[in-house]
Amino acid sequence: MKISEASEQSGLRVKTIRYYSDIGLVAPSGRNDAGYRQYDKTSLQQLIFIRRAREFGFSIPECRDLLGLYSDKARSSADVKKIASTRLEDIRKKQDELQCLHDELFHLVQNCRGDDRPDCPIISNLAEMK
Amino acid sequence: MKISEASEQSGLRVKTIRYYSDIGLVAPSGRNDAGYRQYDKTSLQQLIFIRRAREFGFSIPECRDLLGLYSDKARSSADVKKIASTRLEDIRKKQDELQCLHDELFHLVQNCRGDDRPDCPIISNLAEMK
DNA sequence: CTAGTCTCTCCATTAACTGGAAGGTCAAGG
DNA sequence: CCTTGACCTTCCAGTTAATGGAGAGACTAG
Repeated sequence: MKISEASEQSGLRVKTIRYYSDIGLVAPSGRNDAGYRQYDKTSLQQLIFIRRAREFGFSIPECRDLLGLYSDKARSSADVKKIASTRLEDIRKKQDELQCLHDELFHLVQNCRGDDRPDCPIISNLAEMK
Repeated sequence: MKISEASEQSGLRVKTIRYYSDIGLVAPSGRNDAGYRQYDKTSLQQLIFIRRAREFGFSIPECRDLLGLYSDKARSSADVKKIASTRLEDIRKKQDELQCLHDELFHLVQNCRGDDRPDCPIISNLAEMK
């Protein structure tokens, strides 16, 4: 199939697929006479795999690793679990940070009258040294 | 004060302060004879303000807006509240996404034996079309 | 006077694409 | 046969918010 169909099937944009091809992440299965990229079942699977992994927040280098593991029939599940667990930790940390942020900002918004007067705890707070 | 002291006082790196100066976000109060950037109390306050706002996840354009509101003695607290509320909504959305991600990935990690065998639900799941 | 630490500007690089220009290819319609 | 439009190609530039480094000027201590 051509790139536009691979795009539809994978849920990735044409530009993105070309980009992945450029950086050597997912190579097309071949090229036709006109030089058009061709994608077969395997390369399409890889594209889908990458899209999903990216949605999970795995970086491109991590995706590269995972794709290697994905293709490697001899790898242990422990190898994969290790990468995924690290990513899970990242998510938990990010969640905590976001929660702090949310609480603090929510507090500020709550305490701001939001009227015509200039007094505003949000501004005052941001200006504080912390 | 010179840029390195402004850096210490504000918690921003020297490079970052120069960058803010370049993009016209926070201009130094002046330059000395040697062309060194000088920061006074007001410009330092602005740097601190920006650092805090950035930590809250406000983008540079948003920081620019907020800084305008910060300096504008005539602005209403409603203007500020509006920007902050939008940001709060962004945070909530991000939290939800992160929660979904966490649950899904946690489930996968839980179900992976993490042993020497190649069978791995994480890999299988990533390879699935969704 | 010199060594070391600032500081300056300018340029390149980062992540992961995205947009656009200029040009080649292909199928359908007139 | 020709044209129109939808694809496809490569290459170059831009995005965000800095960061790193080169090369050169300024300042301070010994």
